[in-house]
Order: sequence, then C-alpha cells, then structure tokens
Amino acid sequence: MAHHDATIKDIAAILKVSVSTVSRALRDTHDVSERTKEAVRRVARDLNYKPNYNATALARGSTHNIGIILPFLTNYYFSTVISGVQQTAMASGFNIILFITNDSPETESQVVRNLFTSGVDGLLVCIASNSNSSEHFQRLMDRGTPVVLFDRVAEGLVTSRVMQDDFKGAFESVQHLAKNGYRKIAHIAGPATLMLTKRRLAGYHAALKKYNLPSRPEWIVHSGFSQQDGERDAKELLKCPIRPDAIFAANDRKAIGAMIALKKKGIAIGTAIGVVGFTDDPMAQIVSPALTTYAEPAFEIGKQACELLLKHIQKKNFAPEERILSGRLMIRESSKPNTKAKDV
Amino acid sequence: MAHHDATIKDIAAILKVSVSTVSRALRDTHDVSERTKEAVRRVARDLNYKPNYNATALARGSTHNIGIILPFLTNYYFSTVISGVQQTAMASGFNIILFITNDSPETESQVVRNLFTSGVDGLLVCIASNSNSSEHFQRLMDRGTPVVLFDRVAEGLVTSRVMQDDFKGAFESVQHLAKNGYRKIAHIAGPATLMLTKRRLAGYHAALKKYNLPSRPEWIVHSGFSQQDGERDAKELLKCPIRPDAIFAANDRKAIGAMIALKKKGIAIGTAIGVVGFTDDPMAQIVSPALTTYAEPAFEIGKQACELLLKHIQKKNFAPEERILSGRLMIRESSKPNTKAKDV
DNA sequence: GTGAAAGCGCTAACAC
DNA sequence: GTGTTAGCGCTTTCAC
Repeated sequence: MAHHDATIKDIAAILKVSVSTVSRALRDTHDVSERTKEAVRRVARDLNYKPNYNATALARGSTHNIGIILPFLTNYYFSTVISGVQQTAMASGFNIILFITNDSPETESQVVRNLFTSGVDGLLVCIASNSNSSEHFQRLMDRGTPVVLFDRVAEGLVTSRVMQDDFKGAFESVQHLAKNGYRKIAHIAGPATLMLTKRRLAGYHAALKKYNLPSRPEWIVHSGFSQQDGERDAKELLKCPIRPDAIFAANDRKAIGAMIALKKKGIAIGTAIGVVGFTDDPMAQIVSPALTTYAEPAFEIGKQACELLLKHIQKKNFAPEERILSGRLMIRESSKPNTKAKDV
Repeated sequence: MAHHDATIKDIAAILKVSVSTVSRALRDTHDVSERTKEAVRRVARDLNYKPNYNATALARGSTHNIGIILPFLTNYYFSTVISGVQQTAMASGFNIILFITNDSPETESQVVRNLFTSGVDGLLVCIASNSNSSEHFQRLMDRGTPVVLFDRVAEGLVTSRVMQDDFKGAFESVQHLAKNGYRKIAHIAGPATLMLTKRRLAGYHAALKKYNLPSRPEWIVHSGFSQQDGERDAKELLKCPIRPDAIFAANDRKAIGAMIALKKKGIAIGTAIGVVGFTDDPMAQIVSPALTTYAEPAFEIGKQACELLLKHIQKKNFAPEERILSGRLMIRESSKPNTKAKDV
C-alpha cells in the first residue's frame, strides 16, 4: 500500500531515542518525560506520521475497526442508524465495516465466523428475523469481542442494547386511534419471533385494554416488514367477519402497503379506516393521505449504540447498559377523528 | 482479540514442516508438492484455521478491505449501490469499510488522509458536490491503491468508472414528455459542477433540439438533490414569464419536491404540468400521481464497480474501463399525454 | 525516564 | 520442494 510512510522508527532516528520511547510517548503513557513527549509529537506532526493499525492489531489486537451487522441497508431506518454509527465512530478514529445478512440466519452466522479473520474491536448487531444467534455472538463475546445489540436484539445475550421504545410507541399509536374514535383496531405485526414484535404487540394490547376496546385474534396478523407484506396483511384483515376500523402497522412500509390495499377496495383512509405506522420514514409524508406514525430516533440509536460499544472496547469490564429511546407520534391525515365508529 | 486461534505455526508443528511451507501451501504456490498441500489444507480445516489479515497486511500490504466513500447513505440510490458492492465484495472475501462525507469536500479529504492509517486494498468513490478531489485521490493512486469511481466521477482521474447513462436517461425522459405533447419543458438540475449534471443537461438539450422544442435559460435551475431543493426550484420556475408545462428533474426527490410545490399552487400534475424524475426511488410509486422516472440500475452499478475494483487490486496494471449502464424509463401518471399544450 | 530485545502472524528472499 | 532467516510496524517485558 504505502511506499514509505513515516514510522515510529523514523521519529526515533530523528530524535535519537529508541522506538519504544516513541511508542510510549505517542500513546501518552506516564513514564515518559514531558519534554520527550512534546518532541516526539512535534516530529510526528512534521513527518505527517500516521499509526499503522495493522501493526497495532498484530501487536496488541486492536484494529480500530468496528463491525456492524444488519439485515438490510436499503431502508430509511437502517441507513439512518448507520449514519449515526458512522459519525460517532469516525469521530473516535474508528472505521466501520459493514455486513449485510439479507435477513438470513445462515449469512449471519457465516459473517460472524469470518469475522475472526480480519478482526474487529467490537460489533454492533441487529439480528436476522429467524436468527438463533445468541450462540455465535456469545462465542465472539467469550473471546473478548464486545457486542452491542440494537433494534432487533437477541434474547439471552447479556450485553448492552439500545432500542426505540416499542411498547410505548405501540401504546401511543393505538391510544391515538382510540381517542380519535376508532374502536376496532387491528395490528399488522412483524415476524412473531422478534422481540420488538412482542413488545409492540404488548403495547397494542395494553392500549386496547386501557380504552376498553375489543381484542380479536384475527385482528392480529404477522408477516415480514415489506410493503407487499403490509398489503397482503390488510387484505387478510378485510376478510374478517367483523371488519376492523383501524390498522396499526409495525412499520411505515407495511402501513403504506395496507393503504394501497384499502385504496384498491375504495375504502377511505383516515375516515372509514384509520391507519398508523411506525418509523417516520420520509415516505410517510409523501403518501396520500399523509401517514400518522410513531417516529423512531434512528440516528440517535446508531449514535448511542456506537458510544456504548466504544465504552465496552475501552473498558474491558464496562457493565452492560440497556437504553430505550423514546420517539414521538407524528399525527397526520391517515388517522383523522372518526365520528361514525360503531362498537362491535 | 482471539485467545488462541490456530496459526500457520500450529499447522507447521503438527505436520513437522516449516511455516514457510505451510504459508506457501495455503497460498497454493506452484513450488509445493501436492501431497504437502493437501496435508496442510486438511490440518488447516481441522484446526479451523483462519488467516490473520492484519498479519498479511503488515507483511504484504493486503488488508482484504475495500473502502467506499460517498456523500450520503440515507437514500435509495446510495444504499442500493452499497448493497451491490457489499454482495460482490463479500463473495470474494473482502470487507467493505464505509465512509460518509456528508457531501463535504473537507470531510472527504480528511477521510482520504486517514485512509493511510488503516489501509484498504482499494477504494470505491462517489465524490462530494464541490470536491476538488482529483488530487488527493491521485495521491492515493500514486501510492498504489486503486480507485474506482461511480455515479459522481471526478474529472481528470484516469481510472475505471461506472455510471448510469445520464445522457440517455435525460434524453429519453424529455423525449417522452415531448411525445406526450409537452412543449415547454424545464429542467431542475443538480449542482452545476457535477459531471452527471452536465451529462443530464446535455441529454435534455439534445432532446429539445430533436423535437424542435424551445429552450430558455430561465427554465433550467440548478441546486442540490433534496426534496426541499426541488420544491424551491419549482417555485422559481413558476415565476417565469413564460411558464413551463413540464419539468424534468435530476432525481426523484427533487421531482417530488416539485410536485409538492405544484400541488400547493393547485396545479394539476400530469395534466397542466408533466413531471419526470430520475432514479426510480420506491417513493416514485407511492406519490400521487405516481411519478414517471428513469430507473437507474443502482445495485448493478455497485456490483460492477466492485468487480472492476477487485480486478485492479488483483492485476496491478489492469487497464481502466468505463462502464455506462442503461436504465429504463418507467412511465406512470405524472406525465400523461397533454393535449392542450400550446407553443411559446 | 529510557533502551534492548522479543514477539504478534505472516511473507519472501535466499539457501540447500 | 522445503527450511532458515529477516522483517513488516508496533507493543511490551525487563533491564538499567
């Protein structure tokens, strides 16, 4: 790669000190005199010295790389999370290495296996839907590579995790529908295995209960996170003998899919049937009527997840923290007050 | 990181051969006997041996990492390109390191400077809008790090580049408007400095000429790529003494911004004023009326850019290639046949 | 407070 | 065809 970059050897030669002194000075250890440190720093700057992380990686095992594993990149939530991670990592001199699993547990575990070869100082992960992943991540952690989970967290791994407030988000969304007069509220949910699905479901139920609203198993349908999934789910819902008058969707893409299904049937959105999403994808404002949705703090999630990871990297025994970040309900036209709602 | 992974030393010890033999066998050089190679491979497998790329990086300068530099991540085009890159890279055992410049030339050159410290085997780049970047990338290339440009390419760098067919895309878009009866076609363009802006502008002009359509300087407005930019640009356009009856936008977000501006003025889209975008962001199908747009092969661009880069990495003197990938006009409702168009 | 020397895992002359 | 040795750039005992 390099032809000849300055190394600590060069600095040592110029200053007529040993490389170990230079190494220590650069890392600002306490057993080097201020005078030497300053001299070293000055020469380093003059020579435009940059440490070779591959060498430190070999000698000490610190690569200055952190890995991030996630199911997809091409959606608003994930790309925003990464932007947050990237900013934080870069500010601390860490690079981020990107791994995409396509939501496949096999790819996921393959990625983790290969991680051993290049080496990362730590790992940020959002697991695949059907990932039985605790075990391979556990192995990584046992070897001393810290892992921080975000969004889709694996049960059973004791480590830091950061996520949006799924329960509260779902609760507030459904509460909003209830307050606006909707009585028969359905939920098109994510994959049943995911913890976030369970938490959103719990929030949904809690709100139903609080507002004394009916709950029917056939009003809850699980599937993936795509727009197509949402469209299919909504069609399912419309077949129910007792038709829901509102839909709370696990994310915006599903909500939009549902809106498409409703439009195809000529059902007025935000009047006959209210719709609320989750995320606040920019699409929510583009779609018509504009989609009411619970905004997730995606960038902040990325930022905090990265901060936690850096702490784990720096302090071997940093105690795991769980951070749950609140979002905010963005009220728009898809959930307008409904006056003609009738109870079941 | 590792507690103790198998190294070539372990393999050598077991087989009672030297580490260099193991090293050679593993790399499949021709001066090792088949027997030894096989034995080495077998033991390597048994021991679950993984090469330590940090060590090869030190010894040989090959990190198995490729860097990708781009302005933003949070949009459909870029996140899709990266997905293409990632897939290709992973298949060849390369990791991708992500750098985001936020479209700032300063961040861009800082990133390039810091690249020297960790080291990448090659670099994929989409330059910042005002990047005067040829020079720092040139320096990288001089040091032997291959660079492949995509989408926004820097003039003056002789190296491989891959991009969508900007000229053709613009030409076909405008041609489509012309054929549908629009006569006064405006263009809300990207930053004037970018080559892709120039190419799209050229395509626009060529189509205007071919269809004998009027061209007016005030019908061309340059700004950034955001929805807000598009909205502002369209407002600008509506002030023209001779009002355009169609808008060709440099991307879908700008087109959607323009649509919003038109809606606010109560102007019927796809009737009074036709709109065509560029990209085929999923939003184009969500917005109403659905947006006609020239679909870019984003995933394929990422894939081919990565393939070219890998070739450059593998063959020191691989001759630079330029690949221009065609897209496809997606005709939807925002550009319906216009019967009442009047000439200037 | 500083230096000498060994070593991280691998590659690459150069011998034999 | 295989082994020996030095070395990539840095960290880290262990002396002094």
